Amino acid sequence: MQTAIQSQAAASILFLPRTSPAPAPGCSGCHLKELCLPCGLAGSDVDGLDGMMFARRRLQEGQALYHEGEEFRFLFAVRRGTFKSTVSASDGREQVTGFHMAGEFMGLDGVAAGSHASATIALEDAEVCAIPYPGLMRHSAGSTGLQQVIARLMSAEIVREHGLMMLLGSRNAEERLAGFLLNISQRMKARGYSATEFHLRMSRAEIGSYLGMKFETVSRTFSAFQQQRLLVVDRKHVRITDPDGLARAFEERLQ
Amino acid sequence: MQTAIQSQAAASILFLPRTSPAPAPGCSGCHLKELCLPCGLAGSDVDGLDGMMFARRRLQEGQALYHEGEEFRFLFAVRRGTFKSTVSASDGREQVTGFHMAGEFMGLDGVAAGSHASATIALEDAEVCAIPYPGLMRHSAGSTGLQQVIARLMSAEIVREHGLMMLLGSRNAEERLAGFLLNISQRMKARGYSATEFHLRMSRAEIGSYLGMKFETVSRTFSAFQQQRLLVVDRKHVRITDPDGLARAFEERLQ
DNA sequence: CGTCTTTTTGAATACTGTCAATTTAAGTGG
DNA sequence: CCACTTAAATTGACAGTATTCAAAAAGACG
Repeated sequence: MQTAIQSQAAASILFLPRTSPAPAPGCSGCHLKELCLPCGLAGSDVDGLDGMMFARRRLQEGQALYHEGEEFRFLFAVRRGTFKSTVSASDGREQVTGFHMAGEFMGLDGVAAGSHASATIALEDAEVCAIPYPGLMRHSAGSTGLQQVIARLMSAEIVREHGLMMLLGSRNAEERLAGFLLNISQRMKARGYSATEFHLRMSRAEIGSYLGMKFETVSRTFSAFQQQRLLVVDRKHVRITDPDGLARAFEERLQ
Repeated sequence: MQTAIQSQAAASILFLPRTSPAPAPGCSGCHLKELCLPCGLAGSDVDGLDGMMFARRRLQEGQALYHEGEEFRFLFAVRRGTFKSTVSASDGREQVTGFHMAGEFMGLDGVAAGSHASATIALEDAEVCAIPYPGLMRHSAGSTGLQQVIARLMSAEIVREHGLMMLLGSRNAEERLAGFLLNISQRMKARGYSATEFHLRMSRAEIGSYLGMKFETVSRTFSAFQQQRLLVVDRKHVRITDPDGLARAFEERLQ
């Protein structure tokens, strides 16, 4: 992974020379439209989105889409690749708050204060749609459909974080990792990939940061699952051999 | 506390006989307008809100404002009292995801799926404004100002949850409780109360659930803070005697 | 092929959880 | 008003899980 540790005031990728000079076709032709912003939108609203012609940006592994504290101008949708978002405390401790896959949105936390509350980094070579927020607001003023979709996106992010809080606050190491793997599995499936066999794009340390445990504990828990014949793991490659067992590991304490 | 354990399908308080037959004056005359929805809104937009005449509802201690899974129709703003929100796993484990004070919003997680992803319960006798969501959406269609305020409210909730995830994922018991107390202190201050002396409305168990620790650990940590001369605690009454020390306890690991 | 990073595994420690007993406060009803 | 009951909070002793520190193994990469 290349060093993405630059000054927080460093220019965002958006203001670097374009790496993708190709014209950005609209949403209506996008292969992700079932997962992304247009999902649930009437045809006429999608046509409106097409008029915005979102710019696309390519990122290399380790490159930041935006930094914490950077001015908020765009929402981003993942077209290709995987991202992580992190927040950091004033003492330097950093925590991963989410992983993002194709069709998912990034940057929603910037709306509140007009600057990003988190940083977002590509975990592999990736491509995003950059959606200018003021323009999106202008469009949504004339479209209750679009307005609803945006509200639902933000609300869904709140619900997602509820789930993570539950994971962090009341589950042990095995339950956390099981929950994480089931979540990844389900998202892979929704994108047309295998639900039982996939490559993790994040390191043990990143999984640990996300789940509130040390990377050694993540590694040990993977080994434990393998011994329980729930999965076969080889570094970043995971094959779930007993999905039901993994689901049971997620809700372990039946009492 | 009276029993609020009713069927999840039980009617919401909103559909019970009104306990507050008084007409609901608009936002422009509300003493909470500096903290609540109208905050940052132009005068003309506030006039528009006034036209909606939000219904007010009173709740007793332990009473639910809405249950998990209940149909989402209203956003709620706290007028008086304190609330907790909880989510529950399928195995019955429950976790507090937030406490809500005057001027704060509740129910934003219902927008995503059209049903509430959490339950919200009054921790003391309380009063709320009930804001019909479809009506609010209609209004915001004609007001970019209102639209922005709603988007910012949701985004702020996302940012708030980031902070809690950091607390749950990478801090020990003392740091968690210190962070919680500093947060309460700051919110009390913003509402014109003392920042150093206040009554907690929630039990040790509810604090523990929120912070991902057992109530015994919460109690022990309160005692430890008292021994460190950071505060004086008598059941629910807290007086912070060393705010700087408490802030240092929050960011303990300097490294 | 050698270096560097990531991952795995082991052993000891520390922190929080669990179980239990006690104290304190708050109601309840005589 | 006081004994009684119930709930919440505190405190102690012990157990268990995850962390810390350390070493080795396995890939990745030039």
